[in-house]
Amino acid sequence: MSGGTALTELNASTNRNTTLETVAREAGVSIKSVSRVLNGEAFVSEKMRDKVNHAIAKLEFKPNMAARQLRGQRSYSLALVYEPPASEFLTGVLEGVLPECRKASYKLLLEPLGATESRSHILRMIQSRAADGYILLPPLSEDKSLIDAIVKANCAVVLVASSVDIDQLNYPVSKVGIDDFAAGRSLGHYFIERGHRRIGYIGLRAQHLTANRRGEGLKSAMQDASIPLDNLSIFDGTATFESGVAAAQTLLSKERRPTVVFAGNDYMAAGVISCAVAMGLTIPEDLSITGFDGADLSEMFVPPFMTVKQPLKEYGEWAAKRLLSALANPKQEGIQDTLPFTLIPRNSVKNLNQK
Amino acid sequence: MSGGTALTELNASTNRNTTLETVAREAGVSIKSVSRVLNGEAFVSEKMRDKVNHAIAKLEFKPNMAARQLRGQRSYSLALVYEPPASEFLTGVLEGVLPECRKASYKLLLEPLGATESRSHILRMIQSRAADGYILLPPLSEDKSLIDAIVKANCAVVLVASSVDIDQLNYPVSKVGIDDFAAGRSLGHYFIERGHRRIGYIGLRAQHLTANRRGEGLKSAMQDASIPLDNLSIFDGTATFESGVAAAQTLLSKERRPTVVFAGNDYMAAGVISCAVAMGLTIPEDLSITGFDGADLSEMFVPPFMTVKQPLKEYGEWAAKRLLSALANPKQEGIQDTLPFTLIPRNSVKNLNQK
DNA sequence: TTGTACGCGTTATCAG
DNA sequence: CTGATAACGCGTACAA
Repeated sequence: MSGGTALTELNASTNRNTTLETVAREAGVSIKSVSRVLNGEAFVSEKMRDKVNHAIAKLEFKPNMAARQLRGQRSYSLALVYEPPASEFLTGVLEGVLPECRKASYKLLLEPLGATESRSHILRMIQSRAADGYILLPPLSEDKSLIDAIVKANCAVVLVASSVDIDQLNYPVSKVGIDDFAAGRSLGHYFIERGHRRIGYIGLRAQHLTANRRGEGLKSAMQDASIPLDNLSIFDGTATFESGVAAAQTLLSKERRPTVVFAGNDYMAAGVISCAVAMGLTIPEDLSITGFDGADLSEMFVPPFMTVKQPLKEYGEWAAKRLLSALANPKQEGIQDTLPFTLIPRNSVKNLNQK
Repeated sequence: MSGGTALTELNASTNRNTTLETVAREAGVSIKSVSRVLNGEAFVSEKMRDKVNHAIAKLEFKPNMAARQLRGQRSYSLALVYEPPASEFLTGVLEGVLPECRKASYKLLLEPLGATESRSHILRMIQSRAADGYILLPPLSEDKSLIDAIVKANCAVVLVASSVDIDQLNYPVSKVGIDDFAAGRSLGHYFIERGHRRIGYIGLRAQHLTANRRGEGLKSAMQDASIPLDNLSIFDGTATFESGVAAAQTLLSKERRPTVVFAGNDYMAAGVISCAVAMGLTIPEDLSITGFDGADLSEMFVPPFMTVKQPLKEYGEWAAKRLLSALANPKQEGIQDTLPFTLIPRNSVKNLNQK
């Protein structure tokens, strides 16, 4: 007898195949009513809602996603497309995306897409509707052909840190980022206020247009201070430590080398520091340096270096929320949002005014 | 007429709802036969196989995963469980897991599980069969209660870098890692050969038992060289940069401070260096330092520091392959594999014998 | 406001 | 060796 009870409890707790029908029986209503309550549909009486919710809670019922997918022709998953190798940028965004997906019972698909890799795989995945919505990280968020393919497949997209003008696209594409021009300008003013006049700028690769905007902002700050643009040396990197080293090698061996270098991301800034130290320079006595993104690296480094923090987690959160809401109620217009960046001053930038 | 052709081609290329039935019709066979060929079942004639494969290729047919899941009661996905924040350890493993999943048409679910976070979510997910197999990263790979829950739900598990003795578990659990004892020993010998006699060791938290094995290996090397164990200072960190700083603060202010510090991972090593430099010490003149894991960080740092590379990508590959094969043919025994580690000597460890 | 019957694309059972 | 048919669990159309 007590054995029977135990067994019942066991069955209840191991919610093996608890289905709509189980719940319906428990609540003494029809399957469809349970479905209605579950999906928050209108035209359901309070009483019904209560009964059903009670049964759901009691049985610890969780809807079967596979059945939903099959029936609804949706995958209930988002895809995060990034260019490997995985960096702190990716993991930062993930911190925002994952909780939102979890809340909405959506899955997240990670889709690394190498710069030189064939795109046939991702195109097939898009066409096969493996995901309902896509988040594109830079530099992929600049890739019009990719965006095109996704939109053509009738899926939602959010561009992260992209310079693509979504108003010109007649598609419902959304995007989130910071004001790169302003960030570059702030940094420029920061340098200039501290007496710097010769500035080096190492951008990301050419496709990475948001980084170019930062360069424009920097120029604008220099113009404000009537500093001739000859004093600006521009290089292109590829977002890696190695490219930071390479750029620094040329940049720092110039006759009149810059007093401060603004690197397009924190990995490149680390590369510049490595190179500078190898050349016998001291940071910040002989050279000031700033990175970008706000990676933990910048804080752990010796010396810790100045950087501009992009709200990565917030990007992820915004993107996931946006996608989810667009999926929940389609035919929304594309929107864009500009989130605040944060200058993180550190001693890697010397104040030349103070002796 | 040409319009008709174009339309047909269009329909064929946009493999909208190409289903088993479409393929069956194209090949002039039954649905079930197509299914048989697809799943590589036995008792299918050559001719049939050819016909079907031809049709599949022509229509670019891809099976509908949702339907498979529903029918087969499997999720066709693996879960990667890790303790946030995401580190280079995670992304390294991902590089191995993702390609394997892609090859097998499996999805990967990322499951961050904070140390203090409630486990109800992950337990529910396990019970609801959201994944067919689980990969546990350290320190979660030591968590017997978690392993237990997964096994009880009849799912496959692979433990990465775990000290759990899978033979004592009477479960089909597999694991992969390096020989931590040997790694600690190699490092010990490396230090001793270069004249170091006072050694500091910063382990990971107590639960992280593989790290403890490294400490044992270190001791063993010291005993080989008849160095009294008093010369060893042991601290526990928590795998973070901050804990590296904290440990270093005590360790380096000792009267007879160590000549070399072995930190349990690269982030902690960075913390030790920061602290040492802040105290006015020079690396490696005043203090030698080694990390563990082989994170890119160790190479980018100034100065780059010695580390021991764990084959992270290979861990991921091994784990995914193992899981996939265990799922393909169940009731396999748990196995374990020890992969080679690599000492990466760098100038952060000084040779005290020279000069 | 609630319930019934059907179909989403597969795989499994069983008969041919 | 091959084919018809049922079921997996849910949402949609429609009737009540």
